[in-house]
Amino acid sequence: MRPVFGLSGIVGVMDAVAGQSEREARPRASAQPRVCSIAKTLEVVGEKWALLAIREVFLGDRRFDEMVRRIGAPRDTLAARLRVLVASGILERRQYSEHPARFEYHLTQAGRDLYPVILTLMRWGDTYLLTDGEEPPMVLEHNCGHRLTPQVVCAACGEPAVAGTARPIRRAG
Amino acid sequence: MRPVFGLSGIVGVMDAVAGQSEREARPRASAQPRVCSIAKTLEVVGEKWALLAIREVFLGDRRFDEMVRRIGAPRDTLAARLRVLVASGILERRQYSEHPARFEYHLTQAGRDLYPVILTLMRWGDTYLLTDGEEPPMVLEHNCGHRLTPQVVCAACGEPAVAGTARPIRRAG
DNA sequence: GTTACCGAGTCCAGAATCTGGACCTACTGT
DNA sequence: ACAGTAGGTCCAGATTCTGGACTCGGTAAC
Repeated sequence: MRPVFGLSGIVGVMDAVAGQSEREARPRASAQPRVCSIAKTLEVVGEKWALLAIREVFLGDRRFDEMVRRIGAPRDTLAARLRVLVASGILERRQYSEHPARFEYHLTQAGRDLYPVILTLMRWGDTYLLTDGEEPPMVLEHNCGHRLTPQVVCAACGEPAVAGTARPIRRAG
Repeated sequence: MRPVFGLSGIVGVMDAVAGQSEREARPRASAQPRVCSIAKTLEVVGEKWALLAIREVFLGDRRFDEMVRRIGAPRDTLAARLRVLVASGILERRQYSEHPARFEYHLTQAGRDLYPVILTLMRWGDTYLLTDGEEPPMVLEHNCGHRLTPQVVCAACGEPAVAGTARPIRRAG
């Protein structure tokens, strides 16, 4: 069990300042690894099989054996992932039977909020990973009655947030 | 170099049919691993550091050494990731100097289309991984002038596509 | 009541990956 | 001549993943 929110190796930003010159393997030039929410998120859900476990729960498969089958992950690995996801507050392990003890996994709000991540991954795969005229292996229907084509927009103006339409803001500090 | 689009282990769907009974380690009950674009996508960009490499290119760091520093990945691993990303058509390796030969990495259209994935991961991290009143480590400004809060909507109706607002469509076949 | 099966894991050894250095090859700058 | 930059490669040791086999508790079928 590694510390989930350990974020080891992600160090402070304010460096680049002092020009001290101790020798290191490679004398770091100007930057430390970025502190960034993408990296932090991937530390929690970026391990192999983690997002597929979450996908399964979204699809209603909440039980260990069924997940093993539908994901195709080694059971040992899946067990480890589920432990991390529960520890991170993404899944909740709920007992649905004693004698024998049986459990199922449910999404917490944090878990439910990973839906957009799942959707954007799916959309990209549908766009770039299908051969010739192959149909997407899974199609979702939105509440509005249309087939769901997930799109990322700016919540403020509603326009699509595609590459090139946004820039990092330089901040003081 | 593993075959990127190998998708090994992801087998056909039409099973569940025949009830043959050869003995296997665990006599498969009713399902094979799902064929799914999420899984396929993760096979390409789901390895450790891959999405961070893509993040770097989005942020304008296109060169190997700079990426190593800003990502914090072992150079060996990063080199391997970049090779895969180039082979998958997500990045393009472009020479910007001969004598000495120097290269930089650019996003292809497929790469640019991973922006939504990056944004949703970032948003989730900003929401769930900051301690107390900590400020997000990176803030983006959208073309519209507002701070970008990425939101996933249904392209058809414009309403947010959050958990519970969509269901898989059962398809013939 | 014995055999079969399910569910939810654990245990294990071998295979595959990751990791942090060190090292290499070409230059350029001083 | 020497340091530094750039873009890697090489390597051995540490970590992870992997596919089976196996467990434990219980139910269902013969």
